[in-house]
Amino acid sequence: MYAYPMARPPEAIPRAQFLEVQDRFIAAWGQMGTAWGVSRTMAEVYALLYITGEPLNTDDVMERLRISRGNASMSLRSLVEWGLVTRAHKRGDRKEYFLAEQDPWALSRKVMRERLRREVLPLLATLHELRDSTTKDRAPRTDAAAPAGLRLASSADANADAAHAADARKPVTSAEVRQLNDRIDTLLELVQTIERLGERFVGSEGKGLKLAATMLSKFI
Amino acid sequence: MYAYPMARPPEAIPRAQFLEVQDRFIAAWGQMGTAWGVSRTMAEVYALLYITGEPLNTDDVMERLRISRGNASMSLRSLVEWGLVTRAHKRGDRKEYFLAEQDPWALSRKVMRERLRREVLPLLATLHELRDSTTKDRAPRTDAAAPAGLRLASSADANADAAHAADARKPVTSAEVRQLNDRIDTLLELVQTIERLGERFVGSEGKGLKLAATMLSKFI
DNA sequence: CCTTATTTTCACTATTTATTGAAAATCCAG
DNA sequence: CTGGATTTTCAATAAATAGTGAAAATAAGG
Repeated sequence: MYAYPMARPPEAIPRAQFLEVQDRFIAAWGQMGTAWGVSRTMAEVYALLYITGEPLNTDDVMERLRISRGNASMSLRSLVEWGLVTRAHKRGDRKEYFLAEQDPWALSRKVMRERLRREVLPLLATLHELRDSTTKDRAPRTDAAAPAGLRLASSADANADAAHAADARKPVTSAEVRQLNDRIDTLLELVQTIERLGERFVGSEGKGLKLAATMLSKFI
Repeated sequence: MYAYPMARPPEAIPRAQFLEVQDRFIAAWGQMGTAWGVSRTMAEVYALLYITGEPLNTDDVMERLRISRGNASMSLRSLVEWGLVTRAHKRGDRKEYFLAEQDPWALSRKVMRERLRREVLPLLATLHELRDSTTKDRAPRTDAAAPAGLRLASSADANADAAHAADARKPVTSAEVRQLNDRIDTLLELVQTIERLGERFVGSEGKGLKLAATMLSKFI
């Protein structure tokens, strides 16, 4: 398979040490769970299934991770929903077994897909809605592309007191409305770009991220 | 600045409506806070400063967001630490004012930088350590590149009972150790790629993400 | 069917994380 | 210095989140 280029080849080690390495791996991966938007336990269950490489059943997971049946059941279900783990069966055994996605790029794509769906799309919807809400007829929903350049904060230091006192009650001017919309547009465009990038990555069946990394290393 | 292509131009609106749009924007951005690894409140404070565009002081933030002084102080400090907000002063005013980074690409880069530092680098360190821990002399820290292809779970269905019962106590074989290391290497490579990509983006002073999106749209 | 193995659900509890508010520290003008 | 304005800290508390375990539901074998 893969031979370590300069280190001594691996040798038989005590089982306790083997399990301890697995445990530390599981803990490390679990810590990163929040980074991909799942609970620590869910990440740990994934890590266990991944590092084991074999299908495990609920009891295996409970026992190894010292978590309750309910927790194990919930975590496994979520992982299946995310597409990070698949169900498997063994004949002559009524239990359900679970197997982790082993390809890291497939893993990335699945995580990306869920996060886009759960976090980015709702945000985009809200921003679009807000963007339109100060313009009474339907505004162009189709990629209103504002120039995304950095807009300096127009040193408002001087007129501060004046502004603060004066415009407390009277209606906001159309200039202020425009500025609000511009700011929303600016972030909208950012989120849209992220979304498009993500979709593309999710849609690519190959090693999209890896390719991206390679390419970027040449151009940026 | 930016004229809406087909919608009616913005007009003066009641202040209440204006503030409500701001509030909804703040709420939406706050919800997404966890996605960039900060607390909801921290994200809301940023959103307020961003959408306002003017420097605000702690009392302004407290009042508008209805949060305590302590919370406002902490959130602002964190935002300054992340580089997402800068301190400002007005002459004749002893209070400190805060101004949000307005360029969305600079924003992205700063968020990326912090997340790399806080989440990815520690994980990389741990994975490296684990990777080496079953090989007694120092193993090649330099980009041990395992073939990242998906490794099928070698249908372990058959020998399940045997394995489970048999190897309970005896030492693990070197083949098992190698497999463990391979799995760790595989994820290590994934995380390394992400890290390199992130670093590149952070380092690019220009609109790195935007460029990336454009390029990827051509190649993937 | 009925029995038993297995999984799921969910009210409750534990744990973690966020927020408050008041005291302490700091800062600055006079 | 001193006194008031401002900011920071942090122990206490609140809120949110995660985890448990036993009961209910489901599935499979006889």
